[in-house]
Formats: sequence, C-alpha cells, structure tokens
Amino acid sequence: MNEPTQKSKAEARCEAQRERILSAARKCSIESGFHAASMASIAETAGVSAGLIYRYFESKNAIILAIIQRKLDEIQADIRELQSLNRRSSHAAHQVVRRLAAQPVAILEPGLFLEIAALATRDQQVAEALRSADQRVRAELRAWLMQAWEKAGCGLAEAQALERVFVMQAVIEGLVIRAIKQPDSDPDLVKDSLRPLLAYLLPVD
Amino acid sequence: MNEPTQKSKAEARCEAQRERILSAARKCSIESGFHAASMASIAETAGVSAGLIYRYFESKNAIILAIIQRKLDEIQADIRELQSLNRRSSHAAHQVVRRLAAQPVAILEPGLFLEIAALATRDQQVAEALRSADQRVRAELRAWLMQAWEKAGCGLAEAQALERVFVMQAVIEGLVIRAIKQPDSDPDLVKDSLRPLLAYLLPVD
Amino acid sequence: MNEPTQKSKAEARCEAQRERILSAARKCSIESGFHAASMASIAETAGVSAGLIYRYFESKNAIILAIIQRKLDEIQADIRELQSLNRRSSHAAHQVVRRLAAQPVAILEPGLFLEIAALATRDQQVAEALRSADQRVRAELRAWLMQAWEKAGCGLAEAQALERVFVMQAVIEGLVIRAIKQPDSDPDLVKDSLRPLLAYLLPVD
Amino acid sequence: MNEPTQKSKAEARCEAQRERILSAARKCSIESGFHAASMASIAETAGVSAGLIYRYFESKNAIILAIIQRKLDEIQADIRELQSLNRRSSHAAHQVVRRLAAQPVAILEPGLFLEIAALATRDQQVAEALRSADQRVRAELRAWLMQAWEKAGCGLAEAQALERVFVMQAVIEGLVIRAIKQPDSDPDLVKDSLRPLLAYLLPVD
DNA sequence: AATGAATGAGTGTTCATTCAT
DNA sequence: CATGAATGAACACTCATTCAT
Repeated sequence: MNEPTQKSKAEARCEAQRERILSAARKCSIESGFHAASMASIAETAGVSAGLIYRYFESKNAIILAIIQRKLDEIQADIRELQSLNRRSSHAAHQVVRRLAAQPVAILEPGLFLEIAALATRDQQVAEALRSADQRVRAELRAWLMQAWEKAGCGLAEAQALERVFVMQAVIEGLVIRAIKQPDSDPDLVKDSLRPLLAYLLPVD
Repeated sequence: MNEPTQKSKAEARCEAQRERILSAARKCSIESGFHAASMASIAETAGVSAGLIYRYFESKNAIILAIIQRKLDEIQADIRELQSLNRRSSHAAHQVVRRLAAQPVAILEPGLFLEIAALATRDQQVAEALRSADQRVRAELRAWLMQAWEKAGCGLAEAQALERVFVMQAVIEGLVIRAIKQPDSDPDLVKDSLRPLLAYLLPVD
Repeated sequence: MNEPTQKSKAEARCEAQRERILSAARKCSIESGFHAASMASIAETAGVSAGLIYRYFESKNAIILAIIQRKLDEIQADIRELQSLNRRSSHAAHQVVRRLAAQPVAILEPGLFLEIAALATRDQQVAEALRSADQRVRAELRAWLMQAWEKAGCGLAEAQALERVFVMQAVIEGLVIRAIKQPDSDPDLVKDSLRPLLAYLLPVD
Repeated sequence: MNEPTQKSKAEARCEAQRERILSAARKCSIESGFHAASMASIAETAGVSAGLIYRYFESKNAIILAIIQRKLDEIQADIRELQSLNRRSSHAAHQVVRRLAAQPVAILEPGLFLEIAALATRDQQVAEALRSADQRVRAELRAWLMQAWEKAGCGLAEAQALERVFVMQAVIEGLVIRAIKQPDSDPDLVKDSLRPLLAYLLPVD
C-alpha cells in the first residue's frame, strides 16, 4: 500500500531534480547565453555536482533543447489562457493584448527568445521545434480571434483572421526587439502607437 | 614627396586587410554564430594567418563589436537611401517599404540580427551601440515619414510620426522573426496582411 | 541449532552474489577489456546495483585481480584434468593436446589472456600471480609428460621434460596469437604444422 | 634557391615534432598501457603542451593506431633485414633466429605487442591492420625460409614452408609470453629447448 | 543487505591568444 | 608585415567510489 507512495516519492524527487537543473540551466542561459552557460555554472546554480547533471540529461545540447521546448510550451500555455479569459469576458481581448504589449520583455524573456530564434537559423532541429510550435500557436490565435469578433457581432473570414494573426504575432515579436533597442520609451508612446493597430486587430470594447 | 603616397598606400592596404578580415568574420558569424565562428575559420576564410588577425583587431570580441557596428551602420545607410529615394519620387515610400517587407530576411540577415539583439541583452557595450544607432535611425525615419506625408498634402505632427515609426520598426523587426517561424508562408498572405498597416503608416500613392 | 544453517545459508548466498558479480565482470571484461568494463555495466550484467559490488569487492582493481586469479586457477584445473585423463588412457595425451591445439582460442579466451599478460608487464602484483601459477602449471605438466613417456616405455630425464614443457607452453600460447593474426587459417594447416612438433613432444600412440 | 631548403626545414621540424609525440606516446603506452597513457602524460613526456598534440594527431585513438602501425612496420622491417642477412651468409638463419629467440622481449616489446593483440580482439580496425601486416610478414618469411633451404641443397615445397612458418611464428610469439611468465628461466634452457625445433625449421649449418 | 543518487577528480579535446621566426 | 607553431585555460563529459535511505 505504501509502495506506490514510496515509488512516487522517488519519482517526484527525480522529477524535482530534473526541474532544478533545467531551471538553473535556464537561468544561466538567460544571463550568459546558451554557449557561455557552462555545465559547471549550471551545476553550481542548481546546487548539484557537474556529474549529476548527466543523470538527468544526455548532454548539454539536450538541456538546451529542453529549455527551448519548455519555452515553447509556456508560450502555447499563455495563448490557451487567453482563450479561457476570452470565454469569461468579452472585453478580455483588449486587456490581455495590452498587458502583453506593455510587458513583452517580461513575458517573452527576450534574451532567451532571441537566442532561440537565432539558433533556429542554424540548427534544423531547433527550427523544426520552433515552427511546429508556432503552427499550433497560430491555429489557436486564429480560433481565439474569430471567436472574439464573432462575439462582437462582426464575423471574420478565416483568411482575414489569418492575416490579422500574422500581423499580431509580428508586432508582438517586434515589440520584444523594440524593448531592447528602445528600453526607455514612454509607455504612453507604446500604448498610443499600438491603439490603431489594436483597433484593426481586435473588436472594439 | 613619395612618402605620403607610400604611407597612404600602406594605409590603404592596411584598411583593405582589416576589411577582408572583418568580412570573413561576418561571413563565418552568419554561418555559425558568433561563438562557433573560430578565429581559425575566420583566418582561413580571409586567407590570412590566425596570428595576423591580431594586428588588426585587439581580440575576437573586438571583431564581434566591429561586425555589430558595421551592421548598424549599414542599416542607417539603408535608411538614408530611403530618404534620397523619397526626394526623387513621391511613390517611393510604398515601394521601398514593400520591398523591405517582402524580404526582411535577406536584408536584415536574421541570424546576425537576432544574435546581436540577444547579445545586447547581456552586454552593456553592445546594448549602448544598438540603442544609439537605433536612436539615429528613428530620427531619420521620423523625418522621412513626416516628409512623405507632407508631400502627400497631409501633414503629420511629430508625436504622430513617432508613433508610426515605432509601429513601423516593430513590424519590420517582427517580420524577421516571422520569416524564421513561418518560412513557407504565402507571399500574398504577407502582402495582404501588411496592406492595412501600410495604409495607416504611409500616405496612399 | 538452526543458527549454523542460517549462517551457512547466508554465507552461501554471499558466495553466490560474489560469484554473480565476478562472472559478470569477467563477461564484461572479455567483451570490452578491463578498462572499458565499467562498474555500471558490470552491475547491470550481474543484475545488482553498482553500490552493492563494493560489499563484495574492495575496488574495481580487486575485481580485476579476482578475474585473473580465477583464470589462472581454471588453467591449473585444466592441467590437473589432463593428468587424470592420462591415468585412464595411454593415448590421452595426443587427444588432449590436439584438442587444445585445435581450439586454443575458445579455451584460453584470448582477449582476457592477452590483456592479463600485458598487465603483468606493468603490474607487479599481477606478474607475481601469473608467475607463481605458471610455476605450478609447469611442475604439473612436467610430471604429466614424464608419466606419459614412462608409460610409452621411453623414460625422460627431468631436464629433457622441462625443455619439452617449455616448448609446449610457448607453442600453445603462441597459437593464441596466431588465432588472432591468422583467424582464417586452414585447420589442416594447423594440424599438419603441429604434427612434427607433437611427435617430438609426446610419445607416439 | 633557399626557399625549398626553408620549406623542407619547416617540414622536417614538423615531422620531428610528430615523431617526438609519437615516441612519447609509445613510451607512455609501454609503461602504462594505451588507456592509462593520458594525453597529459604524453604531452609532458614529449615536452610539449597537451593542445599541441592535436596539431599532429586527430585524436588519441589516431595516436594509438599510429603506434600500432609503426610497430607493425618495424616488425616487417626486421623480417626484411633477415632476408638481406640471408643473402650475405648461409649461416645467418640460425644466428638470427637464435638472437630473436634469446631476446624476444626486447625485440617485440611485450607490453605493447600483447596489448595490440588484445585490442585486435575487440577493435575491427586494429584487427585488420594486424592481419594484413601479418600476411605480408608470412609471405616474406616463407620466401626467406625457402631460400635458406634451397641454399642448403634441400628444397622445400611451398606447403611445407608454410607449415614451418606457422610454427616459427607461433613459437616466437609464444616466447614473448614465456618471457613474461618465466622471466628468470635459464638462457641455456631456452637455447636447449629450441634446438630441436630449430633443427626442424631451419637447415643445419 | 541493497539501492541508486550524488560526488569530484580526471579524461580527451578545443580555441583564443602569443611569439619566435 | 606575416606566419603558424605553441600555449594553457577552459570545456563537456565519464566513472569509480561513497553514503543516506
């Protein structure tokens, strides 16, 4: 009777360790980039020995891929959350997007985000992961957008929805880079700049 | 009498060498990323010895900074060219922007561009360079935009112009990432998606 | 009353475990060599945990020494068997030697055999073990050989016997290396080659 | 005019360095075995830095293969020398073989020799190298033996020669192992033991 | 008695950088 | 000016060994 408990305890601990390491690796990668994040620094950050990492990950590259996959999963989860918000409130869309637009840096973790994108330029495996995740995100954004306009009494053809999703993603991703290049820009400027865009992308509230 | 000539000859040669090396370093960096571009591969690509590079650059980091600076200078030069185009034709704006929108990848060299942006996240020096260059680009884009609307008989307040420049830059930069995540997207989708945006940003032609 | 039984049961189990581990270590060593046979692979092969091995052996080196000692003991046992065969049949000598000559590989496990010999070159402890075992083997072979010739009605002086034992051992050991360097050699070639040698070493039958 | 000289100087130096490293690696391998001979110890023995080794050898494995190949080449060279000796003196055969038999250890470097043979058991590439080298050696030994008997006025059929070469090689190789197991054996014992064998293998002198 | 998570010293290898030539 | 041999401090990774459970 206590066997499964014991077993799951061990499993839980194992999972927790993996989590600790992955989290440390992520932190180091954000701070120093994938390459400069040495196994030694990851181990130190995670509070484990360097050798132990290899019980939980095949190689450093496997860790990087796991970080990337996790990041992609998180983005998808965020999008899913958007949808559920949408179901509860008809005004949610603008709120959420504004929040997103206001702090794209915090949400997308620009250093990581950009390095992943740069990596996708040279690593086929990363590119595939990025594209298939983005494909799923696009599908969900489209569904969400069509639902939002539907609710607003102004249906949207699928083609139209796809166009707006395209612009929406480009703008959000572009804001990440803007936040880096123009970090001291007036929040009002951002808000005002995006207003006409939002008016086009989302139903008025 | 021939001393200055010799000197300038020597200087020209020196400059040419620096150029060769920088160009090789850039090529290697685009192909493999800053880190994986080894001094040996750069030397080989430039057709010089590894040791010689250190006569022209203090360190590998100095080369990376030079690559970044050059990239930033090129972007600024591109914008300047926009302005001169604008002076010659009132329809230039749309043409140029469309061209830009259609091939942001080729123009901005995404791997390099994104790696620079990621680097700016962690390296203060890179960040400064990026920001000051962007500031100049913004000023020029604003001037160009105000001029374009002026010509179209529809003046634009500076604040308005700044907002549109903000959006314009965000979108263009966002398109770089889109090109990576959605490389097989229909060119028509891109064009159609951007049309309403352009209508807002630029005067009709 | 049941204490000794339990104790001996426990001892038997202990011995069995030691045996399992040693056997696994031997298998791994034959397959991959002493060095490449990792404790982890030995543990897996033995079906025990890595840590348990250290209850039965002080260190990996101790295991290697145990493997070597066991191999030496086996060789000695084989020789002893020769003698008992000899007692039963006057023709045994040729039979046995021929069998040995025909399949020295299978009998001596060349990978292990050669690695042990190589190790003896560098490890004093292994060298001692090898030499003292060989000394015993030589003594037994000599006794066996003298007995065989005696039976054949043609007595052999001890000095003569020692010379023939020397040649006999050298040839048998040399055949191990031949089997590696010339693995596809015709069995008839081997048999024919060795015939004159056997005629000299052993009494005709 | 001095260009080729300079060039060949550089090449000579390069070759000398390779030689230094290979020689150091060989020494370390003899002392500690292929595996335990670390790149660091090889570098120290060669009097160079660890990194430099990789300018001359692809990897440690490449060094090991080079050591093996060199050893095989040396053996073949020794055999060739036998032939030339044979041409000069009809009594050479016995002399040479006796010398070989008397000091097989020094000639064959048993630690190396045995480890190579053991390696051939597990490494296909090493096995191939060993076998093809042995094939060449066999051919030369056979030619040499037939020539020796021919000179002695007692021709030898090829099949017969092959048999004797087989025995000769087995015995010589066996003596390497004997030298390890029986290092303190009386030289007279060895000589006396081998006399009948030599009488069979080589023409009397 | 038995586990296997954890350690840490050691491995082969790479690479920016220097310097004798 | 130019070379490329040489360095040495990293790096990712392995594995015998220990120890809390």
